[in-house]
Amino acid sequence: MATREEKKLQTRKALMDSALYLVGKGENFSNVSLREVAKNAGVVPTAFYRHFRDMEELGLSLVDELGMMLRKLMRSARNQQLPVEALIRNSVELFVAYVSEHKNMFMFMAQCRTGGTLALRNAIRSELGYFASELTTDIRQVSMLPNIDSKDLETFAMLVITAVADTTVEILDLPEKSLQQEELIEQTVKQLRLIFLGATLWKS
Amino acid sequence: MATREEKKLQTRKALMDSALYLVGKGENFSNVSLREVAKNAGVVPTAFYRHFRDMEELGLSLVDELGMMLRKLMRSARNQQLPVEALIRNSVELFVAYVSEHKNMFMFMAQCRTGGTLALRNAIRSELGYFASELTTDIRQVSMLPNIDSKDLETFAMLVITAVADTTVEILDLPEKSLQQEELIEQTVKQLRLIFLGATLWKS
DNA sequence: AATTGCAGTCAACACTTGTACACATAATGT
DNA sequence: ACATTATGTGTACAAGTGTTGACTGCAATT
Repeated sequence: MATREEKKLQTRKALMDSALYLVGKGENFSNVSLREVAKNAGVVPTAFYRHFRDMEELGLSLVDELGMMLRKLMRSARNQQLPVEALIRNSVELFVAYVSEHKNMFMFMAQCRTGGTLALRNAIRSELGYFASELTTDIRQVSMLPNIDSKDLETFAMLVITAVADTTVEILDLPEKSLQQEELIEQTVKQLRLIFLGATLWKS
Repeated sequence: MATREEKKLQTRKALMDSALYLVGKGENFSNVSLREVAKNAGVVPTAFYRHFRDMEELGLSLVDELGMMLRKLMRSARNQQLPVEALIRNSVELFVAYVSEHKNMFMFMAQCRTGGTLALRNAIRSELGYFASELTTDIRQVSMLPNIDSKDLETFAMLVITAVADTTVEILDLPEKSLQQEELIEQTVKQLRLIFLGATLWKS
């Protein structure tokens, strides 16, 4: 942490982590104050401005980070040659594990997708849209569901994503590894199976 | 408005409407202050306490109102003897029209479902759950999808609801009757058709 | 080795926030 | 007709908010 640039990036990260921490603590991101964030990051309020114009800009940076995480998640889910059934369960469990490891970030995502500023909402939407289109090309490449054109496929991918994203908050609200959580996961798996069942018979 | 009780209910409603108005204006419900609400309702801040302990309690009352609206919506969608295809489109369009008529309320719902207090989130969840189970018994009564047991059917009903609820914010963000909005609606219809296609072939 | 530039500090400001308390006033119960 | 009671008013306060401007110290440039 000798060089200045490193040090700057370090406190920048501290600020972002601080915001996430507060969201994880139960606060709503749009309610989190600049001062709280600064204090929690061990920095004076005015130092905040050296890194972000305001909380929204910090939020947008968090969305970027979220995007990176999603792509990383996708990479680790890829290239698993499995039957559809197992693939769904596997993906969901992988997702759930990933969410548990990054609770704060996903709480942030869930909150801002519907509750943030317009700019924030749009940023997250486009990130999820990007995720959907990656999912689409992935399915294309495995030449699964060849009877669906790309546009429809993307629509369905979006359905999958919203179904999963929606459950996320609910999962986070339940005690980890609890029976209720398991049930919820089971339910989500079932929903995805339904979607794929429909997809195999869809003709564009 | 002679009697005292009426007058009280009146300003109570004014407070609730005021909160909804502010949400519709773009504010996040969890960011709306007691004072703002009071001022906008044409009442002094301390008068607020005569009706609600705090903003959360007001929020919970709004959820109750939401519940009533959903039930009303459901009633008007019921008893339409139509083929599945037409029924889906019909229901979605009815829902969209209903949302447009009550933008603020649905904005509130979407926000609090993921962004509110834990109590608020749970309240909305149970309201949507109730909606799902009504939808389930409706489908049962028409003896559609007889090969699905009630538990699975409710799971799928929940998928339908989250799919629609999710699109709601996005719809509200777009200019009314715009091309993009129409596209989004078309996309939602397609998603529901996929779900029903899957459901007709599902065996519990 | 001297100079510059920038991350972070400190103090201060004008506001908004939730809430407490004493008070007014008009509908209500007697 | 009178006393009561509950809705709404007014004032006040402590705490927290975003943002300002002048400052300090040290890494980077020269």
